[in-house]
Amino acid sequence: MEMAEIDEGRPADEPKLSTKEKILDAAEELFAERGYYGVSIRQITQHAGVDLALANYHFGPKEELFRHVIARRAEEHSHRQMEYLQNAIAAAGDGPPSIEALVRAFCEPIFDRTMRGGPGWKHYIQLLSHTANTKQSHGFLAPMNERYDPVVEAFTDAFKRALPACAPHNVHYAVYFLQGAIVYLLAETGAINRQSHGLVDASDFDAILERMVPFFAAGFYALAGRP
Amino acid sequence: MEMAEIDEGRPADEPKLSTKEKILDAAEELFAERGYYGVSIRQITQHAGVDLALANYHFGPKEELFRHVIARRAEEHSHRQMEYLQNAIAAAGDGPPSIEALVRAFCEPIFDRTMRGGPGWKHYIQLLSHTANTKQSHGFLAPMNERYDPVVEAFTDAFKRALPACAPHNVHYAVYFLQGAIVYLLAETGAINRQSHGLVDASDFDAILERMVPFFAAGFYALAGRP
DNA sequence: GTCTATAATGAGATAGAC
DNA sequence: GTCTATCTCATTATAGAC
Repeated sequence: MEMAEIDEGRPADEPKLSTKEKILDAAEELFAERGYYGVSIRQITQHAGVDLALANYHFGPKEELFRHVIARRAEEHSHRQMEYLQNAIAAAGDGPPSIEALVRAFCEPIFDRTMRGGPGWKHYIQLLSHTANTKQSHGFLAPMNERYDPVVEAFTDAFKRALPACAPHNVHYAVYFLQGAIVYLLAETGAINRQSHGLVDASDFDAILERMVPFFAAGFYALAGRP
Repeated sequence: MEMAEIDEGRPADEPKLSTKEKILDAAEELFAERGYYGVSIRQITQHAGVDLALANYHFGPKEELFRHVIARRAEEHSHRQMEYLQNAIAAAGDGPPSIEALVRAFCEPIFDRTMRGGPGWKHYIQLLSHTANTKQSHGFLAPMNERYDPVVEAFTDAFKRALPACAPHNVHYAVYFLQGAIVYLLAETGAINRQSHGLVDASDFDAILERMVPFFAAGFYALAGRP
């Protein structure tokens, strides 16, 4: 909840992190890498360099710690996604938005944070990918996934306006495919590096984006001409 | 390893499963749903209706049980994927294969098994999706993911022959996007059901496939015209 | 091959001193 | 806010009776 707290005017380049931040950073990294059940509180506090008991003291039980990890960045992230969407819409003036611009606006804030947001954001995005690909059989994951539904729905609405001739359900299919590709790309498993023998680098999201925009835009156009 | 074993001529419709099969079935289902670390041996044996000690007796430690779950179906599945690929190539005669046929051949054996292969196959495919989206920070996942590299590479080669004007690395990007969508679709998280307010059903892979073929074929064509 | 019983370890959580 | 020590419980794994 309260993140910066007192923070008595120390400069931003000072590496002194509060205990809460150290725990959140470590939890974020390890949850992203091995999943919720693959990490213990002991591993988190050890990786953070703090005492075991402090995790429970500051954040309560493990599920609550997980929720705090998500809550720390969720609002800022979804807010920026909406900004990119508004910019893509505004760039088209009074006309319908450009499909290419919408595809780019959907991917770019995520890719940008992964590549240039620092390690914390990179881990957070990977954690998003991990949970987005997980069935919510355990309830505490549900609010996290549902948090991004409004963003997806706003993009879907914009796609519908950009393709008025396209049947609405086909727009949903197309957005579904786009979401899927993004979720998989963000996992950065490295499979594509092996399969392409180095021709494609899973961590070079700039190069990936330049292929995604024409690729998925063409897909949208192809579905627009179908009943 | 030895799956059918003695199997003294009892009919195929008999529901009597061996203890090993009961354990493998339960492990397959629970691993697919909650991941490797999210499931205990106790839950698996309880779900299978057998004694706790039998899991270790038949399969050794937990990681070995996981490997057996994968090994049971991996060869048959990758073999069928290759068959679909060969059929798509053969259908084109002496000419280059059709992009649409290749996209279909890439998706169809997976979707078919998920929808019509019975619950065991459905769980296995979901487990594949889960591990395909997981970084191999724990070594025992690596052989599982690498097992499907030859299949992906064979499809990629066919796509390259179908699009001789396309730069090879762009074919790899396109296959990467296609893989990603498939992995996400197979997870069946239900997010698309919420987001589309019921217009799209995540479990209806027949309807999904009919949109995927034109969508991704158009993407391939779009990338073919780029340097 | 199966089951009971138990060992050995690691887990999440907390009380209480500082 | 921090750390030591501990409680309680669940986990994997196995020994030994049947």
